Amino acid sequence: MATGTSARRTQAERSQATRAKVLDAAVACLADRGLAATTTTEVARRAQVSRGALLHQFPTRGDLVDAAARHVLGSFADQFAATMGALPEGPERIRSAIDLLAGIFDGPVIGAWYELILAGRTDPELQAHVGDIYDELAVIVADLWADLFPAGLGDLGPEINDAVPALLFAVLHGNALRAMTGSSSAARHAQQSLDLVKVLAELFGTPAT
Amino acid sequence: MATGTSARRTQAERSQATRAKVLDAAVACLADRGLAATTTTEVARRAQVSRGALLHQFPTRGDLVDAAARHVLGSFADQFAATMGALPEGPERIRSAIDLLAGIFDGPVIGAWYELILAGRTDPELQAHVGDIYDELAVIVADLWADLFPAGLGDLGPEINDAVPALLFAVLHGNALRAMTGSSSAARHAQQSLDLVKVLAELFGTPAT
DNA sequence: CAAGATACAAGCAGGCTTGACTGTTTGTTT
DNA sequence: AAACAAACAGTCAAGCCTGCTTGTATCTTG
Repeated sequence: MATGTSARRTQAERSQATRAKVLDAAVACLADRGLAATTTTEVARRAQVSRGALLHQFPTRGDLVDAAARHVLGSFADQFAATMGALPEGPERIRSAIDLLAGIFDGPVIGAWYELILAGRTDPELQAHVGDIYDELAVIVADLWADLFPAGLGDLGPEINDAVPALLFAVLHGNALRAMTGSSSAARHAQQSLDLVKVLAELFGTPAT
Repeated sequence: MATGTSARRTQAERSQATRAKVLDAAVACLADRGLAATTTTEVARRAQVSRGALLHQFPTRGDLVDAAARHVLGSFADQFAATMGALPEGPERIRSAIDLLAGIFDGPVIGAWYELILAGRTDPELQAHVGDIYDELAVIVADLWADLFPAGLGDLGPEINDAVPALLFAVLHGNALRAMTGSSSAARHAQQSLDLVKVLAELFGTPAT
């Protein structure tokens, strides 16, 4: 029999299963209802777990939020790794990479991430936690980038090579944020910004492949 | 006598005065405590206005938030207009403009703005309201930009000329967002991104002055 | 298999916020 | 100045959320 569902499960398995369900539900709730509406009751309902069980695994709401933040990191890291693995070689590589990243920044998890960043603004502990996670993510992305473009983008020195991904991510964040307003001109401006980054990336050289 | 303070004030003046006090307090509260903590009680306390008075001017909390959003627009427009009026001529003009804009995006009001954008994500009415205001702001900025660089940035056609401010704003948003995490590498990456935009702006031509 | 620990379920008290309601002061109109 | 309208002040009930506490089922260990 499968050990996962009905038969005897070890305590660790039980804990892990409910924690996973709760964290998925928490991130989903964060994403489409916001932090304020992410109550322990609501998360428990979504996770199909009693509120008691949730509160057993995450004694306070703050603990749940912290854990959700880390869960988001994992989600992003997975998406980055999965997406960036399937890039074409050749001169289109950079443009494809940018498009794929832009796709991730259009995904549902980004909303949860912004909720956490904003909340951290007024909560020092959460801010430290989120800041650490952000830095971890930055390292993961930097490694991935170095892996994708080992030769660098051109001969303009390490400053520019480091600056291009920094610029790219800033633009992606900016676009994602504006997209949330549902502004009519958001999509157009986002496309403009992204195209310009692509031009820039190619301008500063194409990897040797 | 001054008509503003103690002597007989007209009804319109009284209303206007308390509305102003309340809106300033609301934006300030939004900026440094977040939307969730922006309660009618707290805003009234900060504005030194009774909660009854606040609720008289803004019957529901939603009305207050909507009005605060518009107040933020005014604040930004004022800052933009004031700041951009004092730019040097010559080739340093673009760099100065970018630095000044970056300064605005480091200001306190930006937090309030992001709170509203995020909240709009889960509240269609607020989202529409915020989206409209965002578009109004975009128009204001575009006009200002056209005023600053009437000749355009170069000969690369209107697409690029429009894309540069779009890119700039996306980057500024991205940097502001990351700065909120208190991440140690945020400032460095922000500087890199901004420098790259400056290079780009100059690369695509310097205005004729 | 018995005892203890862990995971889970359900109910309860306290605190906070919102919006409504009642009464008072200040301004306007005739 | 008298009646009316608007601005303001303070109190109240209803609803929600959090965290605690008590009780039950499942697993682990000796």
